[in-house]
Amino acid sequence: MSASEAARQRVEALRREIEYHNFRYYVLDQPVISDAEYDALMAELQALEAAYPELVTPDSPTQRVGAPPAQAFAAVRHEAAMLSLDNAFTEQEVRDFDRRVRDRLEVETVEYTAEPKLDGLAVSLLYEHGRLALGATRGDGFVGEDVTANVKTIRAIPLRLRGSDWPERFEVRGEVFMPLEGFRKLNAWALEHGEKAFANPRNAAAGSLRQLDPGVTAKRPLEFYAYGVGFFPKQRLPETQAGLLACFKEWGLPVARELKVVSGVEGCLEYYRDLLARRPSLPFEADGVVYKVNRLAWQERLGYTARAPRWAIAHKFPPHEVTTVVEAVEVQVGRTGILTPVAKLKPVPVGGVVVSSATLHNFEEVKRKDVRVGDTVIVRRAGDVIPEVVKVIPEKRPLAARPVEPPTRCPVCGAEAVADPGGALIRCSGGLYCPAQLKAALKHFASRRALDIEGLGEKLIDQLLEKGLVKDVADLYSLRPEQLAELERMGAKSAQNLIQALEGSKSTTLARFLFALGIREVGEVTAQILAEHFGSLEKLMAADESELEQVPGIGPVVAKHIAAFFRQPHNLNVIERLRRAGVHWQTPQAEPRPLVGKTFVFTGALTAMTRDQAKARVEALGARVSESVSRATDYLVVGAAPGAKLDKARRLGVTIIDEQEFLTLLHQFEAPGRG
DNA sequence: GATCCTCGAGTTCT
DNA sequence: CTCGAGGATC
Repeated sequence: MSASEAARQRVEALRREIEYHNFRYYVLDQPVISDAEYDALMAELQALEAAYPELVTPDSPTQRVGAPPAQAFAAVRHEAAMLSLDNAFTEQEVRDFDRRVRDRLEVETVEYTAEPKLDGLAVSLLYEHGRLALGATRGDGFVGEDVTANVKTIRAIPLRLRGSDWPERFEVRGEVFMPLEGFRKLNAWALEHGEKAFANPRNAAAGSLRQLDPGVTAKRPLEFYAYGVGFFPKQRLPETQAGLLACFKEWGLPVARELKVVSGVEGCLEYYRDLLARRPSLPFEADGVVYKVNRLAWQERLGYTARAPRWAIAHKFPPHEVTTVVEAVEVQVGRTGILTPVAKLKPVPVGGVVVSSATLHNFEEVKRKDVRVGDTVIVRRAGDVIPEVVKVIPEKRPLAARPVEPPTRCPVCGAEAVADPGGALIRCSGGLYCPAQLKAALKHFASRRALDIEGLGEKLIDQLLEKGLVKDVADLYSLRPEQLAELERMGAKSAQNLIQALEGSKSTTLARFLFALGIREVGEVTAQILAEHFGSLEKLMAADESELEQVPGIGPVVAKHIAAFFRQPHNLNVIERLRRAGVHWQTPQAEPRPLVGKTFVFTGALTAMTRDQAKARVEALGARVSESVSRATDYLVVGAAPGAKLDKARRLGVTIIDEQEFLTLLHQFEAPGRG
């Protein structure tokens, strides 16, 4: 046997092995080797092909990234039109669909396949003699674009099929999509490299597949699943849709893992509810469920309307992104006087809750997005929680829509509104004379992270201010039960509880007290630093600007705000009265602080305690807790379902510990001297 | 002077 | 979560 014959055999064996592992990974979801081992196989194949170029074939796994960039994609006419599906938005619409199917077929119950509808890009793949010959986008359903070079880079798509019982020529229809993990990583990478992030996985998948340079597509975490056929020799079709998909799997084409055969419309709806409940934990973005009549002969009898098959329907999930109308733009006044524009929206359900307002952050942002009253806008819940105006739909702008002008006066107290040095923010200059600022200051003072006065909420603060019972934070401690009894929804018991909570709040820490005062630019972290550095309120109050600037983390701006705060007679008066009312704290005593200088970051959910508790415990040992991972981070503590911080930590080589190791570490340092 | 980290502040709905 | 900007660092 010649050397090149041995090489030829080895090359073929390597290709089969790589294809087998793709099959295990993408089709069976049961990989049997590590990524590193897979990479080693690829490396060996590449080396051999480099040494024996005559052995390279177009369907070798090394040839996934091929052809130089074209100028544009060629048009491809689909042999069978790629129709879209009809949509159902309610259970009733699904029942109607089932009724139409049963009426036409004249049967009692129909079996359906049910599978998630992923938010990606529909493609058609033509296989000839078991080899991928053409990949095309859906386009308008009749003519798409030739994206063969790009789909070849997707490892989930086999370049040659397994086995041999496939038709000589047939067309697979399926969806190219980007799993959420890959999407997040791609966006994190884009942001780090100063590039624009994709708005959602769908856009990312579409943008990646439509790259002129397949080399770019190859780097994108795209996947694929098959859900149907275009051209297919009729005599070779199995009896059912599920049977067809089973064949696909055998041939090495991935199908949806969640695919299920269900009985009747009730089976469909049960499947839908189950998947909807699991939606937040799915590894991909699903926009609904697709039901198809399982029996292919019945599909044929049902046929097509002009637009869509009669034997399938897409049952949509409530959308995360939705359009609505801006009815007004209100201006809110924050604790520090910052004027924040808030869009009042025509109430609309977004991802399960009804949203009626969304922050616009600041007036620069309003200008940038050009949001006007009367505009139709796209709204989504950022991080699936906080509503956000994504953008205006300019085509739907009514002629009467008027631009939003930044206010020149505070809408609450009428004081002059002045631009912050940075320019983006506008502030009310009324200070604590502005009722809105005073109210926010009281709320802040009572908040959990400040003096933690339980039961003193917004409604109560409103009443206290209205009745003139409270004019500043110190007045809170002069409240008497009989005064409280006059208020609405305030019985003897509630009044007693509030007095109790006020009493309890008097025992605090210097850091909390400083934070509660609401000094500009002094948040929780800075308050902690000041408390540690100065040790007592007296020393801090005696410090001048230059002394303050010596403290790490305090610069000229913050120093100025602190010094100015303690020069205000009003503030000195409030502090004096608070202390006389009995607000006090322990002088922090020197405890063993074994973790001084260490920085911790948490990601994911902990089980044994909340993140706040974990934070308090490591801080008690002298460590610092930060929100984001950087080179300065010493430990990343990883809980369940970690976020992007984990990737960053890996990249930076930060020590990563799990919850168990974290607990061990705590015990190790906490145990001695404390029992 | 530019760049990278952090921090502060404000935010929705149940 | 998001934006803006203060502080540290080179």
